[in-house]
Amino acid sequence: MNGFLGTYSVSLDDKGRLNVPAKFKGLLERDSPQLVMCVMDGFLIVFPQREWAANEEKLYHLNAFDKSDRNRLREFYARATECEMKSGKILIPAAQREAAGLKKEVMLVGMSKTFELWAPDRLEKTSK
Amino acid sequence: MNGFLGTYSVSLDDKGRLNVPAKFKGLLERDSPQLVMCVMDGFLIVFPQREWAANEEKLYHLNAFDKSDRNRLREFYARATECEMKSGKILIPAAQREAAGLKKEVMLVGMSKTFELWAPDRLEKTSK
DNA sequence: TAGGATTGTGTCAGAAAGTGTCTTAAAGTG
DNA sequence: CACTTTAAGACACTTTCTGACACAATCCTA
Repeated sequence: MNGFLGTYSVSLDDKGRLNVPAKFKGLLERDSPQLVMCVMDGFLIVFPQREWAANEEKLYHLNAFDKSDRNRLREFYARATECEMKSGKILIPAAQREAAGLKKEVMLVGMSKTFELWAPDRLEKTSK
Repeated sequence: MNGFLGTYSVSLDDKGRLNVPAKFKGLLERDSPQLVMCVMDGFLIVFPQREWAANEEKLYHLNAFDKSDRNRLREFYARATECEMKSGKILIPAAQREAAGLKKEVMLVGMSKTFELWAPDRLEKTSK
């Protein structure tokens, strides 16, 4: 498969889990069900583990004892959370749901190496 | 696992202990429950023992007879304290709680190799 | 140094959050 | 149109978090 492509609408269950669409499921099963979910402004990015690690490497030059470097690191790490596809589902932690304004219906947007999670109304606005 | 990621809100019990979130607990159990906690400006950094040792090495090159080097070392060591995760909890000594302005609610912020402890109001200010 | 106060530690019960699985409905396929 | 796959919802079960309590260790004072 070519990476995550397309837009899907799925609904969260009562505990805030989403059913991964079959097309994405294949990719995650083959590679790894391990994910990192990261809050961006108004939506969530989901990185497969491997992809996250690649991005993280870009931060290695920053000095954890330097105040402004540390602030940048914090911005990056504080917004992230590990999760995993279990039984074909992904639990979106309450804080993340909150940050992205997710209610019942969630839009899943493929972005090749990663995919995004949007509240339908917010996604609509970006395309205008 | 990817290291400490994400932001968690936990509450201190009446003795000033915090319950380590399950995601962090795994990491500390695998590695070691031994920690070093260090006061930075307005918040606390928690180093797993191994990570502390690695950082300490970086300070070896400083000259023990040089006045300003010595001041930097003192600053670093004087504000550190050893502690440990016991029964899944970490006791934050009164002096440290004081220094970071911690009351009931504490924000735990993952920083990959280490994590930070913040009073909620102070953390909010840094992200602005 | 005995007693009392303070601080630190282990454990447990109840509530909340997270997880596995099944049924039914809907959508896709040849 | 018959069959297969996929998504939604429901439910039971498990894990995690909180607050509370009992007890241990330490420190302080008389």
